[in-house]
Amino acid sequence: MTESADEFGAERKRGSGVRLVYEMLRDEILTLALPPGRPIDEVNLAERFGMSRTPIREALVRLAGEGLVETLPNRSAIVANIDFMKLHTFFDAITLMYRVTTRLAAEHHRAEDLEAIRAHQARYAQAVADQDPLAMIAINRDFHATIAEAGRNPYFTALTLRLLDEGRRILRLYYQSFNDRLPQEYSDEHEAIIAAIAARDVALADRLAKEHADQIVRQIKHFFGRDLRQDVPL
Amino acid sequence: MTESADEFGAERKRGSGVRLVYEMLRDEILTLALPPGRPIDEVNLAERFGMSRTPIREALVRLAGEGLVETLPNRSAIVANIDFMKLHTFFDAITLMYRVTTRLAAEHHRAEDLEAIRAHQARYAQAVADQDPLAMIAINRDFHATIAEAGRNPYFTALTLRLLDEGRRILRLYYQSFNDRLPQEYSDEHEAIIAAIAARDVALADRLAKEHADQIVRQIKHFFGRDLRQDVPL
DNA sequence: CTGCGAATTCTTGTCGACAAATAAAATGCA
DNA sequence: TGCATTTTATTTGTCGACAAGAATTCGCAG
Repeated sequence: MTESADEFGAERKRGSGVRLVYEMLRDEILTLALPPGRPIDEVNLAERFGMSRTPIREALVRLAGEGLVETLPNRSAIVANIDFMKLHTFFDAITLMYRVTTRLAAEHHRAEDLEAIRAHQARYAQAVADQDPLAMIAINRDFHATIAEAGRNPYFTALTLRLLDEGRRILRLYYQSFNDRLPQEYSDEHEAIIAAIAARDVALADRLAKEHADQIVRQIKHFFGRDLRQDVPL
Repeated sequence: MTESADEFGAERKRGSGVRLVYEMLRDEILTLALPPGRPIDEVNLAERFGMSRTPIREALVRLAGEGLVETLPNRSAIVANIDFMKLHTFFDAITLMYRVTTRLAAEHHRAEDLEAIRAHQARYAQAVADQDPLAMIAINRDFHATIAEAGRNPYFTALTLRLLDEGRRILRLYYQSFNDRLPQEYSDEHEAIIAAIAARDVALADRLAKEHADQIVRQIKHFFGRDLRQDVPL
């Protein structure tokens, strides 16, 4: 093991430790750097981040609240598993939230929201051109997250963000297998959605969002439908 | 102040402390025993529950994750405020979730789900007969929570539960003013919803759920619309 | 060699204490 | 008396340590 006890600066500001651990763990979970089911050792993390177990523990509690880690009493916490049996509930939920948030964005967006959305789409198109699946996954999440926030309903936004994060893990599995397919289609659909929002065409935004979601769900279903028969994932 | 340092049994099982504090604080927040904006002192709670600050802190972090308390860095945590300016987003969200979860319940419920739902409704009718608003609020929450669980989509269930909890606080304000009005109507609507679920009539379940939500929203809007002009709530 | 039980190791849950940051009080000055 | 500044006090964030519970290892008998 490498001697990396002091991976981060010696002195941090008071209160910044938890956020650091939280964000880093969260990112490692969502990128599958920490695979589902992997045990999370507190003292291990404490040494790695050069701090006590207390802030690590707080970060884990927050992650558990978002469903990204599962805690068993008196036993090690583990990275939340992806329940493939309940994947259809995820598809239902994200389809509905895509529709609702895009509708609301068409209704309530302001000029600066559109700017932010277009900026994400530009980065997305670039990632497609670069054939960079990891960047596409992350930017796709930001794209829809910004649309959700433009809808200005914190309850819908919160659920959408949670679903988008969960989706990052699922998409990641998808692209690990089909890492050559590059969905130019998605980029075009994004452009159409932006146009509908800008035109404040609620009905069109709804329809495009549903088609966009259906498109993604169809591809993932096709992928898993083929693979699940061969070997059962963890 | 009463000498109640040992409010609970001397020895508790390892790991049960956080749940105790979490559930008790949560209940006090939702019943407005702890009013919105009230500061939450950690050492105070530690003395009251006869334990260290560590488990209290963990409970507070969990409650903050659910949006029931707000934490400011290096400052006391406070009971989450009710943002009356954004009440319409709450109405939109709960209306949609009522519809979605009731639809799904009509599709996916099992025999035991209906039993549980009917049991809640019986208790609700009893609370109406007893003119017990507090019981009505709590049972109404359980009624819709059970329907949501019968829909078997954990994402929708989670958001619905969060909205129902937030709704408890809002309804509580409502009944504190109109504590004589007893909504027999709601009880009838509940019966109709149960019938639609039992008949697996998805379209009817959707329509009834929407009407039920609209009914509640209309009454609360009427209540707040009148009062907000007179005195601005905290 | 194998299955069962006891001892050990390892990890978590909780505690008390200390330091940083903020709030409150006291002091000085105009 | 009013305001700015210093001092005190209160409250949170973090730490190291200890004990309870679970996992593992070890020993022993069959």
